[in-house]
Amino acid sequence: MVGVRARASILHLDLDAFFAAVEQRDKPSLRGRPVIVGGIGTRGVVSTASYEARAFGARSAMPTSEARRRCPPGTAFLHPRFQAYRASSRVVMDLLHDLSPVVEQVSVDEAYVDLAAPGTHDLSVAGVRALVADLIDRIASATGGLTASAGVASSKMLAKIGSDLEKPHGLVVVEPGRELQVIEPLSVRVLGGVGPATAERLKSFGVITVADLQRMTLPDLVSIFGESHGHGLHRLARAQDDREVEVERETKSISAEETFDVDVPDRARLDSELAAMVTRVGGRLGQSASFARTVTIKVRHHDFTTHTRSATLTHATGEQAVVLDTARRLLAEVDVSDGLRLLGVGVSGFTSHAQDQLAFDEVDEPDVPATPEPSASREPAPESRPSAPSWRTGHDVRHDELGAGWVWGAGRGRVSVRFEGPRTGPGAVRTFASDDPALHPADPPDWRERPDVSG
DNA sequence: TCTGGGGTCCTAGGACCC
DNA sequence: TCTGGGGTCCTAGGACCC
Repeated sequence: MVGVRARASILHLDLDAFFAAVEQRDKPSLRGRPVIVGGIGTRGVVSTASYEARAFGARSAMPTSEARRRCPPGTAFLHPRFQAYRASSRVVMDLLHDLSPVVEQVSVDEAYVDLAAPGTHDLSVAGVRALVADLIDRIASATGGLTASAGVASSKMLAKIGSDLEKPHGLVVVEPGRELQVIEPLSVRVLGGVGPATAERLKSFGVITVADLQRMTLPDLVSIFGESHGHGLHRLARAQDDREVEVERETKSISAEETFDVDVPDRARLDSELAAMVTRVGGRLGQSASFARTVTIKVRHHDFTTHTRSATLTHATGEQAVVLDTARRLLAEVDVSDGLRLLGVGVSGFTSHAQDQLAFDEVDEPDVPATPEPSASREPAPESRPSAPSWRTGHDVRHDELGAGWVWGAGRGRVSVRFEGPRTGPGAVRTFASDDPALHPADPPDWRERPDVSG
């Protein structure tokens, strides 16, 4: 079969009802009872329902109010304790790394493992079954009794489907060559990328199962679902999946959002919520040591209509002040008179090093024409950009008599520092210069202030 | 008291460039 | 002057996943 391994060497592991299981483990009185973990406010949704709660119809992503109606008195409704979940997750991921260096963690409770990578495992069906059965036992004893389900197959797709087949505490090894037999009778919903909307569209063509989907031609699928999704469906229906287990995945965006208990029309309140979210996003951006060019806000109205507004900066920034200013400008364009149900902010378009030079120019050299030549209005190619030391803008570099200072812009042996202190007032920019372009601005003795260009 | 929060990927149209 | 493509960037929205 095209693009599929000859042996069942990809493991997909999934922890059963993970959040609820951790709660039941840590609080014996919850064992055997229905447990719902998720948002417990008026507008909350269920993150995880224990199997006891599922018996009453509670499900992930269901509004908590609906779960309250379905579940009997005595059901526990709990806020998530992410720290506890992360701790158990680490224990499990460590056990996976004992099997292979190639582990792709998909989420806190789910991972793929390439069992072929070490070259030492017995990859016969009986061999992997014994290996993974032992793994599941070790997970239970290392985590105080958490159960996991696993699928092992010749592809990620079949491994994931396999891990779902006998949940909870199930282990399915899909024998190579039997992939199609496994998937053909199943609903198209088991295929990755087939959600409610796609399933509904397919149903209108009489397609319910994977076998039905196989009967649709590639041109038809492409004309209905577009180039990418159409080809994807055609492949997945035939169990063609050659995706590798990827160890490291690059972060593409960082965001925070909040649904309010009641819709908020008050601009002052929205502004303070926005600032708080920018602080969270900016903090994580700082930890990632990268810089973002695009700022996006998200709003949701009382009727659940949702809109995003984004702006791409000419230069990547790591500064919360810049992100906040941009987000405020975008929010100012939104009509909030009916109140917002949700407000969010995110950053994307990351670059790994600062494009500080041009930001520096804006702050440090106000005599630069405000409207440059048309030819200069486009972003210069990266090669033509003046080299700049990769000092982190927003980086905390100075605490002196001026107050606390953060790098605002830097380049060509100079660094501008934005201060906020008793002597400077908020937002004042001072520029320091050095003959040594590599010198770090946190070494004050070698920097001389240049009052001529101070802002 | 229907509908969280954090992500990824894709599409489509318009601007702009060659 | 009219008529074109292709490619890339930006923006907005939608589907999907856990």
